[in-house]
Amino acid sequence: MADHKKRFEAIILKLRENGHKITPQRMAIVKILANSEGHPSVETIHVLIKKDFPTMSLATVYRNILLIKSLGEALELGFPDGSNRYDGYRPYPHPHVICIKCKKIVDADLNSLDEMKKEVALETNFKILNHRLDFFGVCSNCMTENTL
Amino acid sequence: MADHKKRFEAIILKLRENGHKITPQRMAIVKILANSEGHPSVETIHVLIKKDFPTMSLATVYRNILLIKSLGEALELGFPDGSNRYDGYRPYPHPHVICIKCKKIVDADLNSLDEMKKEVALETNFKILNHRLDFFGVCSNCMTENTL
DNA sequence: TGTTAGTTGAAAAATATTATCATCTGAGAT
DNA sequence: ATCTCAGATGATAATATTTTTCAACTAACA
Repeated sequence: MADHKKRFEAIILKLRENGHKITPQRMAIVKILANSEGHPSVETIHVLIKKDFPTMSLATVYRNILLIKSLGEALELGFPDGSNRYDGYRPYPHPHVICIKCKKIVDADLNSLDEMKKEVALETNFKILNHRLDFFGVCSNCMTENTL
Repeated sequence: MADHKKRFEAIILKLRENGHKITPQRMAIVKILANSEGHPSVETIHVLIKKDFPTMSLATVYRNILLIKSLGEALELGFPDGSNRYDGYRPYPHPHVICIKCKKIVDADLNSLDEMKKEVALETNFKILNHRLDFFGVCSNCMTENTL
């Protein structure tokens, strides 16, 4: 879990380098993003931080996520139902596996993606810059719980 | 383009089978979805249909898309910026290639996806049911236009 | 034609995100 | 350590998007 601490430091540094102040609220948000346990939503982040900062405004959460996103230090995962989830631990595109029951989001690794990108570029004549890959399913926990 | 007509018939049939009435407004919406030229948004569909039905309500577009989606006859593509685009021509998950300049969305085929799905299932212990794969880039048109 | 359950249009309500603005504060200069 | 001020915050208003409500309408079947 030292990795999460490193990510925290890296994001803070990036903020400093770009002339942004390091406020306690901002640090709290960065901390959660750097950890990205289960890939939190804005609401989740807001609720978590309210424990320590009862006056934390939702607007501040939105503002900081927007900022950190614009610095390329967080990945936004938007879903058709309008929900957005964030990953500040691995801010570059990578596959996600999403449990449709408990909404947990897990990272996955796939080495065949680069080849796929080339294949698509060839097929469509696009210059491919970015991608997003999600798998939806049921995690082992929810499967054994066997709730109907 | 006969394929698009077939899709239109198939969606209409599915609606009938499930006890839904076939209204002119509904037909107009299904027609656009079945064609899915560039993968239209709700707004696009609404504007297009207003030419023939000046009183067409946005709510009706939303309602029908929701219905057709729930019957599994349209694929919804949500994006982080909140925009949603629809594909009624190929309602099953398949890769899309999206131009970040002109917002055009093109279909792609990849045979390696099934293998990938197995790989992910093994790695994460999920039961994979569904997926979504988007590539973002610049299409050949926008590339030659060379707008800065 | 008549009946009725499902559909529509218009507007209100609910959601989610962004903008506004007065107040406050982190961080560099003194 | 204190001063100064650009940038940040919190509360609220404004926007934007989607859903709900409800009276009026109509497709489908008898």
